[in-house]
Amino acid sequence: MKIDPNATSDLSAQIAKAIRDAIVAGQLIVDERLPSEAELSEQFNVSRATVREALKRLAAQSLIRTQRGAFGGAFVNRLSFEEAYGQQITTSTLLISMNEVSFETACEARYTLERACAPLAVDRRTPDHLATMRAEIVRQGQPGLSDESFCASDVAFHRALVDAAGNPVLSYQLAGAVEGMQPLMNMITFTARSREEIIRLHTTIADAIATRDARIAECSLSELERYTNQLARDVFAARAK
Amino acid sequence: MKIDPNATSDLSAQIAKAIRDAIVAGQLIVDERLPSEAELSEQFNVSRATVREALKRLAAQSLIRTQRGAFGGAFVNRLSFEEAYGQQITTSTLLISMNEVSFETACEARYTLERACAPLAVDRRTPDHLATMRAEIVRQGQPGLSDESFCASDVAFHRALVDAAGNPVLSYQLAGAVEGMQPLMNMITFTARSREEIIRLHTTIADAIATRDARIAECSLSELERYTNQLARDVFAARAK
DNA sequence: CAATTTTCATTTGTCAGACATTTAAAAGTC
DNA sequence: GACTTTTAAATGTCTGACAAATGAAAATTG
Repeated sequence: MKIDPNATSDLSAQIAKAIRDAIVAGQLIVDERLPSEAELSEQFNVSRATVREALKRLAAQSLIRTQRGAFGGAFVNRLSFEEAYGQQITTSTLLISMNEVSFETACEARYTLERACAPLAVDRRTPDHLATMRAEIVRQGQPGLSDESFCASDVAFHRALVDAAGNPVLSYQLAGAVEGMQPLMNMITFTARSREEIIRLHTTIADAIATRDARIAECSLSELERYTNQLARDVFAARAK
Repeated sequence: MKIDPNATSDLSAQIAKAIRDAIVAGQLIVDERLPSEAELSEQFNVSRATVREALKRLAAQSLIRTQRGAFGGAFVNRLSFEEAYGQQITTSTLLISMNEVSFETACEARYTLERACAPLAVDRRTPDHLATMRAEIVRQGQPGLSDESFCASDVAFHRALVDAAGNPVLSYQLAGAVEGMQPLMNMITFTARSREEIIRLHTTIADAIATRDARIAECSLSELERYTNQLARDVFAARAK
């Protein structure tokens, strides 16, 4: 593990890169202990503070975890799906909000990906997935539910749909698309009338997944996309006045 | 911006979280300058070293960038699609390699998502996208091409297909699915015979995108998925002997 | 001898202070 | 007015210190 003597960036960034590359290349394997901070600072010929900054960078990406005490240290972390979800969602959310991605573009990405899950979900859904979907539909019908809670339940419903596809890699990829849209969705005020329509479509989707009818599921998702877009257009038009 | 006095985690992690939350919530907007390290260390009542560790965590996620000199400091970074791609690919690659995701599962996720792009790509592809795809097909036919280069070209081909869908959010989500599989793909030895078949399918796909035939594009992608899986099974079977 | 407690070395977490380096504004010079 | 020099402010890095956690080894106790 060597750092580039010609590099222009910070030492801590270079050291982080060197270690990260070693992890990605498989030279450092899961649960392997890195040298102690003191040893690393000798190896790289920098101070302990600089090594620590590098390690914190890696910790921020969940590439390592640290433990205090004798026989503690920094260990290569097994990146769990859970941790990856979290990072994926944060990144997606910021990407969408900072780059002025239009509601339509984000919505298209989301529903395109969700439709892709439908055929798999129809094949593999378990009673658990169906139960979650039904439960969220019921929640969405509760009177007095705030717009935020309605949106959160919407996310949970779609999350169940995606998980029903039974492919964790797919679930991970979609976490960003679905949850990253939440700030945009939260801008919409859901009237009783529009909630009713969304619940109707959710029910159609859940029924289609239950009866293993991929075509209907995909069509309903498309309809939901159109309807969501319409709601957004209305909101933005009203706001522009 | 306050840190939780009851929290158990490191101070630097808590401070990073506080700032991250402020960014995600929109309290700190793009290009806004954070207080200097000295000011932050006063605000949070910690040493400058601790503040720096927190800032390095945020820098690792591309949430901030720092600049030296008077009127320098830490600024909220506009998370570009480029940066997000990179993180997404690193995370996906590690997620797949560390969690013993089967070739089949990763492959399924990848082709499911790619098929979803096909209808959009058919509508929106530009001559540029088609040209890139054709160029990569030509490259793949070059004799003497190493397996690694063949894989890289394969990724570039599929990347062009995804980009042809004309939705940057979709491109971002798929970057992980396509490129994260590369280590797995690199385990396959591509014989002249199998390259021929892959090139044939790539040509069919490119033709379908050119003639705006989504059905053929999707079917060819499915065929490519089956074929790739078959190749992988053969490799693993041969290795098991 | 077995169980418990204490000690101890190691390692990360945090702090304080110093100096180097970079940078752009401000002041000075021609 | 154009150029150079100075200067103040900020990050980057280093050093040395102490606190806190932690598990192994040693000491103690029943």
